[in-house]
Amino acid sequence: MPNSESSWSKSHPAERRTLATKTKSFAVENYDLGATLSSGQAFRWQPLGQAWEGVIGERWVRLRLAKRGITAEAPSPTNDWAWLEKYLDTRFDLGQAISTFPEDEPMQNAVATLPGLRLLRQDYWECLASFILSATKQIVQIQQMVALLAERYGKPIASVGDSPAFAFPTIERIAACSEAELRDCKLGFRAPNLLGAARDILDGNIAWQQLPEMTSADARGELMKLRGVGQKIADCVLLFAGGHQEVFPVDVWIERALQRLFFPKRKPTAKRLRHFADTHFGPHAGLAQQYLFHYARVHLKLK
DNA sequence: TTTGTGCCTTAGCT
DNA sequence: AAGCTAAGGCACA
Repeated sequence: MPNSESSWSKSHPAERRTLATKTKSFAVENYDLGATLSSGQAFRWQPLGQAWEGVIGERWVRLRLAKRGITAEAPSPTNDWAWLEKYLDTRFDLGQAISTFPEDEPMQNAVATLPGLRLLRQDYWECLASFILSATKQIVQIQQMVALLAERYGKPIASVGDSPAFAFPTIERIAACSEAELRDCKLGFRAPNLLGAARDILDGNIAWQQLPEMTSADARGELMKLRGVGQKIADCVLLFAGGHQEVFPVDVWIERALQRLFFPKRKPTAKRLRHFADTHFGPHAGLAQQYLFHYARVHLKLK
């Protein structure tokens, strides 16, 4: 039940019977909030004590792990929490998904290492933009670029605490930027790629609006029309924004991890590895990829 | 057709 | 202090 900070909304008849609250609890088991929010899927989360603060769309929110789930705190009372439930995907049946993983040793070890790791369901544009920026950058550097973009070109939004919050800049706002302005946000050679993506989308050069209804293969093809977007970035968007569970992004780390874990003797070609990734991990291959990625970073001395 | 190489920027680490 | 490297992509050989 909602807590003591709740109040009745009287503004609209439709909301009259709904309790508007600043905090909300989601009942969910086996959700490693910290691992999920800091895993490199999303780049807008900051740990603050036991809590995590971030921005989803045009809403600031503070999250923390509770006894039987996750507690969220908003800047002002609201009765609409569907956006957060969708983003965290709290209704996702993690156990069922994990049960579809292959039973080989590397996969089972990876799951055992970080059992509550999950996939977020992000906004297409922010996800696409973030991964265009991710090229040869570490997570902290991506976070820095995203934060700069938001501060300078994002809409100010209400938050709790001393510092203001900013939404991720819209496609229109980024498209209106100059390349120099974007380079000034430390984007480097990624600046023209981000700018080009925004302008191509606005110009209708890809089927942007239809993306959510398209098959993985078709949506991937559309995204890869954008300069600076290859299969890896396209697959990240399909998985993290589109919810295409079977998509398995292959980057340099995963490539090394697959080689070490599954082909320790010989060195398969990139194409062979790609085929293995596409056929071995089943309907939730994207989730499997996340487990393997983190397992590899923690337990393998890669390089 | 497939695979390898240099280049694109920047910042933090060594 | 200069060199190296980083959840990539692309043109070109």
